Amino acid sequence: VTSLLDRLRAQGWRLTPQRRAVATILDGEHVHLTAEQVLAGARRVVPELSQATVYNTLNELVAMGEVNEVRVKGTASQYDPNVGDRHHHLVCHSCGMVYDVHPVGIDDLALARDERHGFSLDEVEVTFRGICSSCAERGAATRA
Amino acid sequence: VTSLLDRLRAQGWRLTPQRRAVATILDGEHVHLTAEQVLAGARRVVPELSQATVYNTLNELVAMGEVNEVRVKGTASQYDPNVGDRHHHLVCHSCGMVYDVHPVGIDDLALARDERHGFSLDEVEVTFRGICSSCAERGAATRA
DNA sequence: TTGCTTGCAAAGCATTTGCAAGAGC
DNA sequence: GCTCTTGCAAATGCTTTGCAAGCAA
Repeated sequence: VTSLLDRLRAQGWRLTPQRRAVATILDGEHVHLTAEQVLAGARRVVPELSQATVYNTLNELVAMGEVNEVRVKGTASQYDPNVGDRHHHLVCHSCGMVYDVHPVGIDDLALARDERHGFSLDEVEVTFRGICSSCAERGAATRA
Repeated sequence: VTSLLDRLRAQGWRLTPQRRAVATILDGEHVHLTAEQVLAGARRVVPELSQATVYNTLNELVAMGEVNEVRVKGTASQYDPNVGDRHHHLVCHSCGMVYDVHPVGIDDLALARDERHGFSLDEVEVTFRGICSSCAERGAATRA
């Protein structure tokens, strides 16, 4: 159960106050934050932090496989540091809220040889969609 | 095996030359087109067609459930008219190419009650990711 | 007729980029 | 010291929107 910062250090990631602030914000459990939220949070520690740096940093973390980027139609990307615990997502298509889930039967999910189109596969991602209870209560027929 | 146009007519969808052109372009099999490609194609029939109309029309078709919107990071949305045949996607994360696939074991995929977070579910979407053979050949380590 | 559709151009938004100044190691 | 990182602001690219004119039913 090493912290995100430890793992980054171990990879020889160049550490700066800005990067530390971003990594610290993300290193919670089951958090999904937008770049904007990360910026706001990290600025509490490093006020001069720029959004460009936040985007750069987030993209690096994603490329390193330390953070997942969750894209939901009509909203900004959400960043999800809960890697390691292989999980999938449940998305409300009214408000865009995302939960982490662990579907049953996922280990038996596969692609027949003749459907692989010559790909070398490396990831399967499952997304459940529906309406969350809050949106359902306020009679959400809203699509956007 | 009704055509897309027939289904739209059946729903009392107001038909215009622009909409007909868009629907016709999409009504192939296993096609995935970007808004730009739809615009280009439909303009061969209706040259004065505007991109705003294409977006409006595509969004309507998506809302009606006649077309799927496939969002791939770093690229424009792709529109997929192959609804009816419940399928899922295989995406090359180097070039963004999307194939339709029918995973094995998908019918047994489920979310335990305690992971539903009070949602009323209505969709499961599976996305396989990997590198396609063309990208692999030209030594694609490229992420973008 | 009558309200839905269209085209145009401008706006919107999230994200990226160029470049010079500023740190980490 | 050398290179990577940052901030700023402008640019980018996709998508949406406001509004007046046009058209389907």
